[in-house]
Amino acid sequence: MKIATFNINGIKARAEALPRWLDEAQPDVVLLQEIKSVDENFPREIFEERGYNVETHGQKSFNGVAILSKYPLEDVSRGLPGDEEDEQARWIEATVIGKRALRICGLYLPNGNPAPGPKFDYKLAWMERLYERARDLLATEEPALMAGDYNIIPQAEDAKRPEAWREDALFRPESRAAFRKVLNLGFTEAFRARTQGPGHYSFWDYQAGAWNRNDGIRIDHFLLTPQAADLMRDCQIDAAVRGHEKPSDHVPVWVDLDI
DNA sequence: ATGCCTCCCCGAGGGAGA
Repeated sequence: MKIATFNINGIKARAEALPRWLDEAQPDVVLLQEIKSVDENFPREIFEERGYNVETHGQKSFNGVAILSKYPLEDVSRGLPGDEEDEQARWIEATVIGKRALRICGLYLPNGNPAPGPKFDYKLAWMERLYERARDLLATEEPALMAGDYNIIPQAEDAKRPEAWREDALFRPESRAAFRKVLNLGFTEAFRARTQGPGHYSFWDYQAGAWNRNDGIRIDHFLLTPQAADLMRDCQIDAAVRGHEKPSDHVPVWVDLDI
């Protein structure tokens, strides 16, 4: 089962590029972030005519996450637990019914800039809630994963110019520590389990020719429970997608699980 | 790089992103 995560930076803006990528990459399941659309306006037909089940958790203008799946989806849940007041659409989870059941969580973690400040506080508070959900997920001892735009550069090697990100909410010590704290519960960071070394990125800014200079950062991640990690056959970043027509600033990252 | 694009809102130009 090929499962991808992709921050598309607006479903309306990606209404042509996204189906083109689906047709060529043929993922079974896709976790989308930044759909920037309310549920009623999400163009589900584009995906349903390709055989995908569609579940969305949208909001007007900002954020918004969705799941596309060629397999049945059960027990869909919207919103990260832990704060009833949180209005931002950044979390959706469901069970995919393949050979075995797989719990998948799609997330769009807050950016957090400028730091320090209220947006950075919101990011760290959100990550505490993520920690709680992650712990419960591990306790099931079932194959499960949390994937999406984490807005975290885990290590210096995950940025072309780490010094430029030193004070940024994506790379500040507090952000990276909060990410490590989740990882250290016992998750496998899928990409780093298979590929070492610098030069692997999932985001390139639209500005200043960042893509042409390969001035990127790796901020889109898959975290696998041990039961899911045991099933991993592959994990790749579809970097070439950044060079396609009218691209998102992020590219897809995917895992292949034997499930 | 406290922003050189691109997205959203809409129907001007500001907020947000990373």
